[in-house]
Amino acid sequence: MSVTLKDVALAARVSISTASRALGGSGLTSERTQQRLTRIARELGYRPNPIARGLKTGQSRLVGLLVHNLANASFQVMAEVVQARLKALGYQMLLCIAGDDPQLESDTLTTLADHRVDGLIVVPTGKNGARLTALANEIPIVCLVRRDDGTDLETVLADDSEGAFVGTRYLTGLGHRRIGLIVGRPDTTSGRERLSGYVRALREASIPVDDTLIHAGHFEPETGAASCRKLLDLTEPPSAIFVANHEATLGVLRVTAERGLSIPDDLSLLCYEHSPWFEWHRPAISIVDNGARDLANLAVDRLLHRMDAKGNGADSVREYRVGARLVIRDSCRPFDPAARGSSATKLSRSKA
Amino acid sequence: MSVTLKDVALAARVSISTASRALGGSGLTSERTQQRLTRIARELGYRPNPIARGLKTGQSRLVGLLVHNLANASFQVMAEVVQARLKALGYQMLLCIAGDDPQLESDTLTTLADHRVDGLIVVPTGKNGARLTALANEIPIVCLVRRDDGTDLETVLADDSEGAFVGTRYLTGLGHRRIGLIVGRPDTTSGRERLSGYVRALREASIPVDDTLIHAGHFEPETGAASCRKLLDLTEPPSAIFVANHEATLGVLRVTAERGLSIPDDLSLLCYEHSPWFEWHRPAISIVDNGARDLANLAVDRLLHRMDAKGNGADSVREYRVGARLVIRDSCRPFDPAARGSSATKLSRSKA
DNA sequence: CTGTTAGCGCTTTCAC
DNA sequence: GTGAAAGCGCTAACAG
Repeated sequence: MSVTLKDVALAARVSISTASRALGGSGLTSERTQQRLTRIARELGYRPNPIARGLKTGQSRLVGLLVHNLANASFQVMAEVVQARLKALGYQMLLCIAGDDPQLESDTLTTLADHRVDGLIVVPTGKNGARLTALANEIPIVCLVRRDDGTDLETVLADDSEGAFVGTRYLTGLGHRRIGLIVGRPDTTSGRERLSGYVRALREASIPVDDTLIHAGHFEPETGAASCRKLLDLTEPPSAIFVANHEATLGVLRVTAERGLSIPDDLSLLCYEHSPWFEWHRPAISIVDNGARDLANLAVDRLLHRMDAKGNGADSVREYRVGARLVIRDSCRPFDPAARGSSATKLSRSKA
Repeated sequence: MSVTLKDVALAARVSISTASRALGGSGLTSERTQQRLTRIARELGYRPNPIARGLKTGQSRLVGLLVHNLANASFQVMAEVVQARLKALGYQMLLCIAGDDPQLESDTLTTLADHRVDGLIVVPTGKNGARLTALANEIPIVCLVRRDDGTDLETVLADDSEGAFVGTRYLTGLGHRRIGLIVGRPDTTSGRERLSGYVRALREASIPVDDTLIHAGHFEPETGAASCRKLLDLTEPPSAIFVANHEATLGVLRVTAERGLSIPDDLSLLCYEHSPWFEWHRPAISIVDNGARDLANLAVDRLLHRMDAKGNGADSVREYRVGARLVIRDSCRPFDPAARGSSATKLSRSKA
């Protein structure tokens, strides 16, 4: 099979431990043997066996990343960023997809723990706080994107409240007063906070909050489609829709297409989270960018920090926020009372 | 730390080896001890340590998946499928992203080998045939999507020639005679084969192949944008464009948007590979579906087969093909001599 | 600075 | 059917 440390030691006529020390760069060997061993190892094509090392050191050089899916553009970039950053440091990423399912999440955490990952970045469902807390005693964990209220692990979040606030304010600034909101489930950090940002912006603009304009639901295209239909079918439909639920965007686009609505002329549309498609979509869709890349980078930073500080205990557990950014493109326009989506033309829906 | 086999054995007052046998389900223990040990193990919360087991057995319960990126929808579903299938069998997926870079691919292969993955599914760059062949002596490998001509590993491919043929024939059937092709680099399996399918369909329709209509380039949005511009700027621009390079699609959509082209009225557009966005895009984009999900499933099947048959040598190495499927939506229409993109109106381009 | 020794947790001969 | 013992490849005391 492959060449082991023993082979190297044998070839160099030193003991296995000397070989280990020399190659481990511990600096506990003479300059000469170190160089000699390095050379011999290279000649023999020696590559340390991480499994054997892991058994001894209790480390695996593996880091887990647990996300809900890969369809979401944010999770894609997170996976790419995490894998790239870690690889540069000699770690491999164990990517797990748990579909926002608490049971699957729990099982996956177990598997990850079994594999003795050296660290773990997880986008929690929010239903496994106890599991996570327990696991955190064994391995460094940082939560990403969502907080699990059942635990107080270090967490890297987007500034969703601010993001939704900025996005909604942009819309009110454009003169819209009836703004539909399609947002994530209120039992998720992002769902709650985006809703609160929306409400705050409305209050600031002295616009009463109309519950019929707010649809909170699962992170799925269907949610977007159903919600969008209901919004458009209102006797006083909104003139703008803020889709603060990334997965739901597809559904919204489908419905607006089905109904032949022209964006932004008939309806202004603002979405959440960056995706290349939004940029090339016609019209280019304005978004609130949650900063997925920065979130991922920060999560990796924090994780590495914890992995280094391993055991230093009492390291203050923090919550970090990555600011959101409004990216204005072409899917929103100033409120026009004559436009179809405005309440002034509520009866014109029959055209569809 | 965590409870080991030793703890279980101790608690059950049996030897470690008996415990191992009982829990390993080797059937070499009495029914009674087996049940007793199982119960005790559960009570103690025993979970076998894959690292220790791996050191002994030479297996890691890890399977590597090496893809170019996660932006490509096909790679997304492949990653999801591979991870889901493997998890069900007790394996974990090591996802690696090598960006279609041969050097990165080579490095990654080394890392994967170091981690003693039990199997490997790789979308090859095509430049590391020797590396792959060598590696294949140690671990089962199956190539996916692309063939590496430098090796003869088992390979699961899409039927790209047929796919491009069917797609192009659909377009010629619609009456189009000047059909632009934006396709992948000719040094990739898919690039070559899609080009050949296109040519074959043209020949069958007795349409001469015009090289100025063919753009082969890197798998990037920029390629699509640049190629699309050149095609539209031709004195005799195409009336339809077949984008047989998934990554390039974004660029094409951008350019058609920039120029205010209406699809399919000004230009028919046919794309390659399934993506949820194509379905919701307005107009819904017709595609040739390469069957990413089926490709991934087949690759997993073949890999598992090889992992089982481990060492049975002389297992015939095959190339598998997954058929392509034309999915007609709304982005193509019959050729209309009056339409802007047709050669009959070449001078009307000035409208833009 | 280097060699010897003892495991990490598990599987697997080999005896009984 | 079960126990004792060896060892996977490596690291880390412990002596010299």
